[in-house]
Amino acid sequence: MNQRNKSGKVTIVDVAKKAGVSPMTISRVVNSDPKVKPSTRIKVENAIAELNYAPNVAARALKGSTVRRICLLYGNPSSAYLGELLLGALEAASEAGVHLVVERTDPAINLESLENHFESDWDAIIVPPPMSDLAGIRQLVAKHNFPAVFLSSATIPGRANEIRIDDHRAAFEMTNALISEGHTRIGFIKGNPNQSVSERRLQGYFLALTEAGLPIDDYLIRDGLFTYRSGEQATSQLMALPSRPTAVFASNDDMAAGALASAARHGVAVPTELAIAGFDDSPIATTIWPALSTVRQPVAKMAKTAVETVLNADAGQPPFKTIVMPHEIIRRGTTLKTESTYLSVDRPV
Amino acid sequence: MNQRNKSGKVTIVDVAKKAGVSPMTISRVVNSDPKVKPSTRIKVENAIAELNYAPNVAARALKGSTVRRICLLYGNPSSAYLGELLLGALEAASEAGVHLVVERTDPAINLESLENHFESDWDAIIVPPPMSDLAGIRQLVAKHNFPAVFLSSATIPGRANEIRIDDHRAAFEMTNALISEGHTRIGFIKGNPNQSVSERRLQGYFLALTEAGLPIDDYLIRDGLFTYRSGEQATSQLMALPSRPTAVFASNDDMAAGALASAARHGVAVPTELAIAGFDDSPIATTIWPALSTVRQPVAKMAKTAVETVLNADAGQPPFKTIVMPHEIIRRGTTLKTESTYLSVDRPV
DNA sequence: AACAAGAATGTTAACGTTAACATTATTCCC
DNA sequence: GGGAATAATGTTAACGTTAACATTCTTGTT
Repeated sequence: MNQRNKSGKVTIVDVAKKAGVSPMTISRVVNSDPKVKPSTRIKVENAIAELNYAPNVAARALKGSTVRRICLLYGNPSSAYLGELLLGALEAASEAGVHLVVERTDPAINLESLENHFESDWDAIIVPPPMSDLAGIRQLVAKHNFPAVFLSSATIPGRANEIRIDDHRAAFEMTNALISEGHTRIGFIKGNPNQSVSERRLQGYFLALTEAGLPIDDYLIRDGLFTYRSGEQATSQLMALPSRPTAVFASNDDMAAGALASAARHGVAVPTELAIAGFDDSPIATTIWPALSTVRQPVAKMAKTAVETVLNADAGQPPFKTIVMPHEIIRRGTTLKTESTYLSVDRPV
Repeated sequence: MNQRNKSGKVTIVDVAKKAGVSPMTISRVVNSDPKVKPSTRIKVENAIAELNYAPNVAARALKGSTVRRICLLYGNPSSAYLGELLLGALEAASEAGVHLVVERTDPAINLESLENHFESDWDAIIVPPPMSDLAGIRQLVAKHNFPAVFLSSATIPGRANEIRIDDHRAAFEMTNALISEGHTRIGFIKGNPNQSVSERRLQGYFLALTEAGLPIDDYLIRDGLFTYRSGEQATSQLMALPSRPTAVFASNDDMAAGALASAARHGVAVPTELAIAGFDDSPIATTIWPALSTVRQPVAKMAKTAVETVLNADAGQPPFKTIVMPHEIIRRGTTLKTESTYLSVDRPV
């Protein structure tokens, strides 16, 4: 009547019988213990394949019974970031047989309630931006020696586990890409000053300009808050300039989308009269048209790595890890592509 | 050295000792078995509170060993939908001590590979749009009597478990909201014809027009594909009309955002010269400026309900359930608000 | 007061896996 | 070729929970 139980119930014992060995040997093969005779390993692997055996995560988790619940803090249910974040975290959690608990907070966070969870409900915590830049959380974590990983936060080397991309280099590369397409007047829209990545991205822009021997023009650098509206307003100011820039690099995609809207309002054609670049490759980047050239962070992979890191027995103790993951410059419709520059940009110096 | 183990390791046995009863009694209290003497229940509850005991999901799952892995199909990692979907599903899965497995597919789906998973890897499946409108998946599910829930798909009453909102009524109400603000020429941008909600939303628009005694003008109804670009193009056509509409109702938010872009390009002010309404309340609705008036689906709650439904022992057998969840008309900047209409729209007839 | 009937609680065993220890097979060397 | 050393496999018990059955405690009845 219900065939799924029958098939789902293949256990390590079934495989052991089939292969003519003990359950323990199966366990060893599954966990790639080196001291299994090759011939035995093959026998077992065949049996596993034939029966379509998959280890029972619950039983594994029960046996190990160390870390069980990992908390992922999030700020906004409709955040562009959230889907990918959850996807990656979920994959790692599932593989490890650990439960993922998601907890909503906002920057006006109630630290006390978090502290209570530390004591009882969670065994580790993952903190994505913008919360990862909040001093309060970092102190709390340090005070409890609580296993934690911070995503894309300020670099305090060795003070906590961190996973991020090299924002400085990414901004440098994207600016370079614009320069190598012939732009010399490139506007920049800064991010919210309360997030540390904002400064890092700005510095990358500076470096590229300097290396290319281009002037740094204060008029071309505008404040932003990572919001669409702030990007739109900043771009309007740029469009009103006597000699306006031929390209705008916004510190995130929402602002870049705002820049595109502003360009439309001013009757400026994109990308021919104005090139636009963003940062993050969030959903809006591929929703709008033309699609945004942007910097892609491997968000899912970062989340996955975060879970794996935090699962480590002594994630709460020094030495802490800082993991820098590879980013990718993505060139779409808001930027001109020319064959000659294409290669040099994909693999910058 | 590591205080989390200490606190995390409170087991049912510890509680039993503390309360002076057997572990079984604790289990009964935790699972609200009615045959526990009230006085005992209180004793146990106190002990639980004092020790901060929380049941070990792994052990539970291991013991129960019925449904263990629920698959959530998804189409696009950067989908606006995904974050909320995962959030809701995760909550329900966590409560039930069940593992959530997410599997990427696209409409050009490989049905055979799915079928293999049925046999072994999953115990139930949740299918959100756009996959939920694919005939192939429905047949596959039916053939295996596989426990499944389809989200926002075509209504085939009683043929499968369905969870959706009343798209027809929601579109009706949103159109009504526009009408009660004084609009009489309301453009409509249709959704992709391969998704059944497109037709339902169009019909709701028709009904509102008809009930209000307004003419249905073919010129005001334009094809769309649920993409930003198609919304932008459709709106451009509407803007080029000799007597253009004063409002546009797009079948989803991406197209409404495209409509906004088109309005900007044509120098049409929003919302004063043109009101715009969308559907879904996806992230883009609150990213752009002015923010979109739209119809909110309780996506997280729908996903949660889906997990709970599919967990039901005989979810794979008839009778199948169809659950209609409440939607919400959300009025933001792309639509004019006037005190007089506000109330009548929040609670339409 | 004695006892049946039911309510409340306790005992046992099992879910699937693996760490730790125990046993058996193989290899190597003088 | 005998025995030590090492490699390969097996056995046992335990992780925390609960279903099924067993036992004890209440209650109401005659």
